[in-house]
Amino acid sequence: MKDEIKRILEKVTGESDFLVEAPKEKTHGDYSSNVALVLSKKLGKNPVEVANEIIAQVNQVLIRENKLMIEKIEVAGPGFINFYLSNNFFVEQLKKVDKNFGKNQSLKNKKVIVEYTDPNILKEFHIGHLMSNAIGESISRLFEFQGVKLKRVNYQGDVGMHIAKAVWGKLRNPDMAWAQAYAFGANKYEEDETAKKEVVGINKKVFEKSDKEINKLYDRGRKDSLAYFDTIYKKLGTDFDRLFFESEVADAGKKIVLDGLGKVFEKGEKGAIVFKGEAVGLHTRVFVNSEGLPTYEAKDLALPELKYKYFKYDASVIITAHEQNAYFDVMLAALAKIKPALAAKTKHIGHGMLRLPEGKMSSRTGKVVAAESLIEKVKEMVRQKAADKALDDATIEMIAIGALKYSILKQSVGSDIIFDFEKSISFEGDSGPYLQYSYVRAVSVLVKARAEKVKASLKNPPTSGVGTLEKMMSHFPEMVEKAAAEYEPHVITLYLTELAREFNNYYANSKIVDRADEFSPYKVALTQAFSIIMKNGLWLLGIQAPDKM
RNA sequence: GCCCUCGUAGUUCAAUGGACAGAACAGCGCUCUUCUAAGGCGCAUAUGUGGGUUCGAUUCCUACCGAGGGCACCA
Repeated sequence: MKDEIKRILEKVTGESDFLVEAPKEKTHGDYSSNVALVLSKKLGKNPVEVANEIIAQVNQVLIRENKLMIEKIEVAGPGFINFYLSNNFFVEQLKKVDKNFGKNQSLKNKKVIVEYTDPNILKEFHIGHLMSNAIGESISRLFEFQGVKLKRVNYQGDVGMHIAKAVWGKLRNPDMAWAQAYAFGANKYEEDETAKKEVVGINKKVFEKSDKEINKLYDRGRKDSLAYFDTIYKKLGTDFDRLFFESEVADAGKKIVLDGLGKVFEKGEKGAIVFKGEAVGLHTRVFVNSEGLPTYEAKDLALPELKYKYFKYDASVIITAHEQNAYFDVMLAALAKIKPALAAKTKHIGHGMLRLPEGKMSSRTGKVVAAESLIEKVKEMVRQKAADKALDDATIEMIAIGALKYSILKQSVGSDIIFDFEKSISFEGDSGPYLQYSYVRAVSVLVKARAEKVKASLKNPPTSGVGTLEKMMSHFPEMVEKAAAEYEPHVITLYLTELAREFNNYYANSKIVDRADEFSPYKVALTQAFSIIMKNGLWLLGIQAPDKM
């Protein structure tokens, strides 16, 4: 309906740069447009006058096109045009609510590849990875709701200096866990010149696979790391289609840089090969270091082609923390000179950083919160809270993961989260469990309706007309579009929270299942529609909907 | 030093240049012999500072103050 109104207004005014939206304030109609304000500026006329002229023309179109769903159009405030829809429109919308409600075909059959999470083997999988995963998974699902063919991929560091530091640490402390060995090696690398040289040597050996003992140690560590990551992905509900590794693109990356030497790249200090980004307002970065090894930069140049070989994508989305924004600008500027077509299809999304109250996390200093231990801690809290409810472990985990994901997805993607356990993980108010609880309530009402043999039906809506709940539910598809267009899952989070609030209010103030009430079938149908929308919405956030809690 | 983000209630977060700046937590007061009170209802509190552009600025420009990130061989 929103698009319909916009179309008519465009037709009438010849203008397209204006908005139609559902106003926050209920007294401002069901949809509102600022078209008269935009137009009056151009014409130098009074906005209210312009609005009235537009309305007169819109009315003619409506009569001609037989659009009777619009009941009333008004000018309000400085010149907004407010549209009021008929009750019948909302009831018709409710009839469309099924498990596909909210989906559209705007990107039908487009191929999109989304890279996210990106942990490095032999290092801690920490809550920063949890954040990347939650955001990446939700953005992927938003794409899927638009009809996209999508591949989820994960690009993981399995060669490079961090591996050398971890291996060096492990050689000296065989009993240490890898994450600790890494921290140990990373610190010694900073403090101790000899250690630094040895680490550099190991880096070369890992890269060239020239040392048997190191190969064996490395292979086992790699296998263990990946198996461990898999258990976490399973908990989080992500199923990657393909894992990419730095070792797959190291040689190709180096070759690209060497081939581009003198054209795209040049020699820098100590024989390193660099890309001078200053020409395009960026900075210089090293692509092949003075040891002749490709850096992350070089590897990232080869990755797009490997991805493309795997899946002929129309768009490639890469999701990382925003501390890499400037890095990606430079890398993509270099890529644009080498593979312009692929560079044009690539989009980097920098999400906020998860910081601890005491400062930035660092796996080098060991000042990190491991994802696994956080999940366990939250599960324990859920267990305590639900001590009297006898929930199974799967449900407890659903609630815990829901609480975690909600806390990440409730704010805009780009903003940092200062992760304070007590404050960040909530079960009340704005929270994952709040949404899940509302869903569970609806489900239990539906169970009761079945038991009492009250069948859902929209045939007999209450004579008082439709309420806010119906109106809000009709907006779900628009919210999906908005969230997807902006790459912002929090649009969904906010919407679902408001919807849940409205449903809970409705639930508290009316008896839904009541054989003596002639409107009970309608109320049950409303509850059913709510449960479906909530479930679909939670799916978009990557949060599961339990049947009881 | 240079570049990029960002400063909204006590706290954590919302708000394409628009109609009274929305929630939640914490606080105070109500509310379970209706289908799960992890709920519902009510009260109170906010745009860092100074200029500018505009009919209209939390949003755009500018200066200042403050926070975070990045800036050559890490990823």
